[in-house]
Amino acid sequence: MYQSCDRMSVTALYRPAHRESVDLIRTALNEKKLVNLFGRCRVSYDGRARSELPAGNRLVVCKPDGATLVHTAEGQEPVNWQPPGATISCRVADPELIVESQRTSPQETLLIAFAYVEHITAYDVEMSASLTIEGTEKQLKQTILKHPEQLESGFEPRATERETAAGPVDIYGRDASGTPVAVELKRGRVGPEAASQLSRYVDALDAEFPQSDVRGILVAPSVTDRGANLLHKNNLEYQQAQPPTE
Amino acid sequence: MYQSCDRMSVTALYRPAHRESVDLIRTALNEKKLVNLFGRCRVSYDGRARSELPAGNRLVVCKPDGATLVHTAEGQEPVNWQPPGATISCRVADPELIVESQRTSPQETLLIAFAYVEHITAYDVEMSASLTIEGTEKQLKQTILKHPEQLESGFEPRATERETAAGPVDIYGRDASGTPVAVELKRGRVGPEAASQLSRYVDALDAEFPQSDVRGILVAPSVTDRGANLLHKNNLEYQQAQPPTE
DNA sequence: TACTGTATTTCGCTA
DNA sequence: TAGCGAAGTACAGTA
Repeated sequence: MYQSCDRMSVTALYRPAHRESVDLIRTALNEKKLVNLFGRCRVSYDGRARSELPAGNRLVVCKPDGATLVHTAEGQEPVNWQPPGATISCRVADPELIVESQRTSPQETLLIAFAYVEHITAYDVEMSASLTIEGTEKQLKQTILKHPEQLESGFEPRATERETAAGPVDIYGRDASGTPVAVELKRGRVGPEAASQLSRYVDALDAEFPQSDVRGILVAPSVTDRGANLLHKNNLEYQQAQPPTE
Repeated sequence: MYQSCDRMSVTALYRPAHRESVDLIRTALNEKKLVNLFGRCRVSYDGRARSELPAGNRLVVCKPDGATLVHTAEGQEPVNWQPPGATISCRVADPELIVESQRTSPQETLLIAFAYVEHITAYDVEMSASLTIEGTEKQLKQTILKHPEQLESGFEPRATERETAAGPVDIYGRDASGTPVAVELKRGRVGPEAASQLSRYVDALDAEFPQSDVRGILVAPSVTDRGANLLHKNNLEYQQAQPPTE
């Protein structure tokens, strides 16, 4: 009582027997295909946390890199999941079809139990993304390194990701008077967290340079009130700038 | 040159004409169904950032709440997406099928252009999740509120999410000697960020209580070296604890 | 709507 | 592998 189709890069089964689903899942993942399961399932997760999802119709996506996603009709995020690198196995445990995903470090298990599968498909999708993206913090950094005077006349970058006791500073340099400067970049509007982050770096550099007063400059398109207050309290500066999005 | 199937809650078309895809997408989303498109597409995104994804075979999921996901064979995260609340529209722009998603605040557009669709399906999936989860920060909070002596003998919680000039403190209370205490909870291992966060709250409370030295306690399963150093430097304390996962 | 903090965050990079 | 920070983070709660 099912129907099968096999095209170029599509395999589909309607209301497959569990045994058929098992075969298709194993074969497809082995061939680096993406598997799509739609049917009634319950989901148990145990690992960093623990969760239970009662039975219901959902879409389950299994990727050849080990990632698994359980999607409902709502939300961008899966209701349950397993990241890439996990090991996906499946078996029939009458009357259920079990799709289980395990990973280590951290030890996590995702168990999906289907009462029935309405539809299962295997697709031959692209592996690599080759996505180009603009408007990132990285691009903001490039811009400032290329035109440091845009930040401040006389500013001279000395290093990027400059290590300190508190972590790496986005851009480290000296101002016109030779004073050390830590520059923290953000691609979007910033709040208290970014101010604290810059403050940590400046404190660490202050310990490195006991004779000078290290400056800290936060570069972002905009700041919240609390973020601005925190900057002010810590004697940090703000410069308005944003990544190029041309 | 296509094949159609219609079961309980599954509609599927193989190599549909663009016009058929448009009809199915509109009908299915209107009926609160989830739409699955597999085929060769390119993707353009413009909004908070901007991105271009060249043509390739991918899985596109459109949800009735407006969410859209573009998945490759790798990664848990979609290569492109649009969050719930967006408006999904589709049309034929010969020779392509365009699926476009717009949202406001922020203004963002996702444009998916299919050269061809290999397979399109519509599934009737569950709307609500009804997921129960254990091991969250919220549960760690409940535990400590129920057994405050577990944190420290004589500790008396006074409020949760207690507002300060720097933001809400997870648990605010007084120790055995009546000194104000800010407690910051984390469900997992913590680093510098959590220490800074607690420090901000303690500073704000210090300003509120000029006559007392406010204490700050970070509660988490474990701390990194830098996190511990930062706590020490700011005279903050650490208590080992984790959310119950029974 | 904007702000703040959480998340089974994921992801990428580096030591 | 662990630590640290970025992300078009998404998501929830609140003012």
